[in-house]
Amino acid sequence: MAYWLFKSEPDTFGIDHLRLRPQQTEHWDGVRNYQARNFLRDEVKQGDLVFIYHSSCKDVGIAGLAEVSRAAYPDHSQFDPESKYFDPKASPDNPRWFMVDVTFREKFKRVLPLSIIKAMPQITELGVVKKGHRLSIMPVTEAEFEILLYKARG
DNA sequence: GCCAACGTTGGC
DNA sequence: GCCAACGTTGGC
Repeated sequence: MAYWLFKSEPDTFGIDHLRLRPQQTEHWDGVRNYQARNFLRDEVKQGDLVFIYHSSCKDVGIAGLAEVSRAAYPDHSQFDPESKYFDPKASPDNPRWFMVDVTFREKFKRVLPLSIIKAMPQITELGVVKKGHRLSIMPVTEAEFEILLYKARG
């Protein structure tokens, strides 16, 4: 099993949106970065655990936990000319972008703030503590995952 | 809103 | 394949 951090903007889609979805499940579409796409397509597996990270908002940090309930399949928004994620170079028999399904597991009582994460001496590999890291899908080591989960649960 | 740190595009 | 220009991300 592997561990991940997915970024989202909670004004658009955050941990509460996921919690309130039917089956508490949603497809994680709109990833349009090749490195993040490769993680989604090749490495994110059913059963993996995912931190939901809130960015570009008042309380930046890790807001909750989800589980991958379906591994990668083509992101249908790339075929939809009405979608802002439309990609004219993609076609159903040659999809370029992928998504997974995630299911709500837990909302932390408080967001674990980025400032706290950065101040944790054990957290050195996580992308969000590194300078200029902009990936929206990033791996988390097992050791760092456990420490962050413990801290996030208070 | 600013701006650093990226990623992408396209002319050559 | 190089690289300048441009666009985007995301913390602050």
